[in-house]
Amino acid sequence: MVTCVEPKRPYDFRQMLQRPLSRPSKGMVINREDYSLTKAVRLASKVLPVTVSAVDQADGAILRYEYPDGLTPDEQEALNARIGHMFSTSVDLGGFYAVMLNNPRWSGIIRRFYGVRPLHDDNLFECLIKVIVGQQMTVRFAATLIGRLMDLVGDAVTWHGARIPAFPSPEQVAALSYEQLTSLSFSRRKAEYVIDMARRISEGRLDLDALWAMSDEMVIDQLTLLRGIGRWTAECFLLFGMGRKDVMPAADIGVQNGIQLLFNRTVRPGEAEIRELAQDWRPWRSYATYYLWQSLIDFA
DNA sequence: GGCCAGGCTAGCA
DNA sequence: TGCTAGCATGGC
Repeated sequence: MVTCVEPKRPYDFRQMLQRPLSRPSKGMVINREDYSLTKAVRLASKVLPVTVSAVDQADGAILRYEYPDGLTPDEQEALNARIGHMFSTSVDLGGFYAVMLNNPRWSGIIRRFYGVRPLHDDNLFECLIKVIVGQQMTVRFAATLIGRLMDLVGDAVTWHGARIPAFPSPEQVAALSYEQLTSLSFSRRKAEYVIDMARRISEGRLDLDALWAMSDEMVIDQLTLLRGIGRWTAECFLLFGMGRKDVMPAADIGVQNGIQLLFNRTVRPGEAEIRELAQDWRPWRSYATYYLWQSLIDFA
């Protein structure tokens, strides 16, 4: 089956793929020939391969996604919503650009990444685990660890003759032992964070979907009560998982490097100063963050 | 070999 | 409340 949607303009799918291209990961297959992205999406209990690409039309890009036949109407609707969320199709960037172009420092970066939107994770569990694994690690090594986790557990689907691995479910991760992860070069502590979190979720002691109804600050308050989640992790979860628009992980080393570069500073700015600066970027701080990260790809 | 990486916890004043 | 050592590993 094929479905096409027309994202809000401007929409630059090709540039949006630059981040995943610069840090290849096991769960996301990108074809450099036609700039398509294939991923196994968890839909309720199903694992569904989906290939997404952009068709360039004279009046703007059309997002096209292909998936297996036989979905129920409910599943179809859920998939449409999921794709819209993952690829930020309905966000109106006009507000963001209006705010940022008040600051001449941003005009170059905005022009350069015009039409770029965040790519969000398929589901909240996947996002949370990825962010935890990514704490205090190079992005590349974090992707290696996630890949090893997916080799160890997780379903895979066959799609057009290729094997597409899926990120494991909470139950699958919950069934692991700490030793299984430390043998993959997870630190002992991180193995505990990841498995304990999965157990908390699979046993019903943590309901990630309940977070959808909460404000950003409430989500941060709730999640940082849990061992292994600090403010940075909660903020990245809001940004990459929930798609919240006004989050600034000011303690992030990448954000700090990006601002140092953009503002031409000799010293890397600290968290407090960045939170102060970012007041001007409300209510689009997530997008400012994302563009800062995007600007660092060349230096990776 | 040293330093850094899209930090967090526990322990201490 | 605020500060810091220790964690653990790969990559440059």
